[in-house]
Amino acid sequence: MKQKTRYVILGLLTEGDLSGYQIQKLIQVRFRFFWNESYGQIYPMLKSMVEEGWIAIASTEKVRKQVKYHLTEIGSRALDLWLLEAPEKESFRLELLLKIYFGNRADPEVLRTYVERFKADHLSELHLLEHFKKELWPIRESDNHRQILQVLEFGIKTHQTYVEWAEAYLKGNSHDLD
Amino acid sequence: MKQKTRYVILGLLTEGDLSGYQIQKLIQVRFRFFWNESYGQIYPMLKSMVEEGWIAIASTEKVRKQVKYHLTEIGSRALDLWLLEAPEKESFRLELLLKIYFGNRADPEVLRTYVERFKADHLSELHLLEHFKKELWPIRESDNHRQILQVLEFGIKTHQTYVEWAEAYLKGNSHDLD
DNA sequence: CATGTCATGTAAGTGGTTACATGATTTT
DNA sequence: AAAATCATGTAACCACTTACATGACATG
Repeated sequence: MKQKTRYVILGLLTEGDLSGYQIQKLIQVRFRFFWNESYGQIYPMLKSMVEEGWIAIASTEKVRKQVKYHLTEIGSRALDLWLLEAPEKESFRLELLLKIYFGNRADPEVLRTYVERFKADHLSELHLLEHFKKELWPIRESDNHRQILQVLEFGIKTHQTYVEWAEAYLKGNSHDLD
Repeated sequence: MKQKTRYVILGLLTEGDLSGYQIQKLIQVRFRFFWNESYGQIYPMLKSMVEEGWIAIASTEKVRKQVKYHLTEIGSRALDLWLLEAPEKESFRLELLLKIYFGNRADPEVLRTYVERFKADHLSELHLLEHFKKELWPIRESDNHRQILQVLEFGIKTHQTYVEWAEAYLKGNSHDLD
């Protein structure tokens, strides 16, 4: 709630000027396991943020008619204020768990395929994050290196947990144990 | 997306007739760590589900003017069909991680309090789930006992992971190590 | 007799996705 | 020449929360 999209944009712009397209792509790679935004959210938001003076158009390149934005003083202060507000309690929805909960009505084989899919997805996510972690070492002089590492660590640990849970599920519900 | 609220309601009604109020309360306790619904969502949904014949009014008690609903054949089949559809990829948003990521702008002490809060919240959730698990043993003859246990196990494991991550964060960012 | 919980519902607003529309540039 | 990607944006819709309104019953 409360337009957090604004603050993601502000946060990313602290590192340099970016276009709407670049912002979306950055969120997709860096925050992939705990955040997402769509173009239909970003472009109108950029527009209203300009109107409110939080950001300003930095340049409009003729080549690809790309519009880059940069952070203003007002935006910078807004970001700092937001960082001082306690984060809201997360609420997420896991359809898989719902299906398992009501799964006594369903074919156990079908449920197994869902869990297998879940495992595969999170395993590949895990590999990706581990790859990011390795890539991060050379740039450990960057000022937010520690924070990025901690966020990555969160993702790695949770994905590991998901994979382990899925493996335990598949083991406990296998045919062999009938 | 795609009106999953419907299916949560259907799933709960398989165990017996329930009122909107009871449905909301049940979701709040049973699915607390992976699902939530508000009254503003449930009551209008119940209404439209009656119109479509998925559920029907079972009884209207005079005492507390409570309206109970029960599952129809159509609703039952709709639930079974939904269970055959692969669950959508979950997308959740963790404001805390965003704040840590951009946290080099903020006071480290403030971030610590967020993580401490996060740890405390998930520790108490963990205790609650462990309590539920203990309570579950006596009713292990129920037909969906295995599934409930697996869902609970998911919650326990993820909360443990959250708590461990928070502890590692707090250790790694403590004053003593300066 | 006040507070809390039970109980139902609506209205307004926010947040977010999806589909569509357009067109340039780059790669195969 | 076609396909992929870069790039921006809008409109329609869907999902969801919050605040409000109402009132019965139960407990201290």
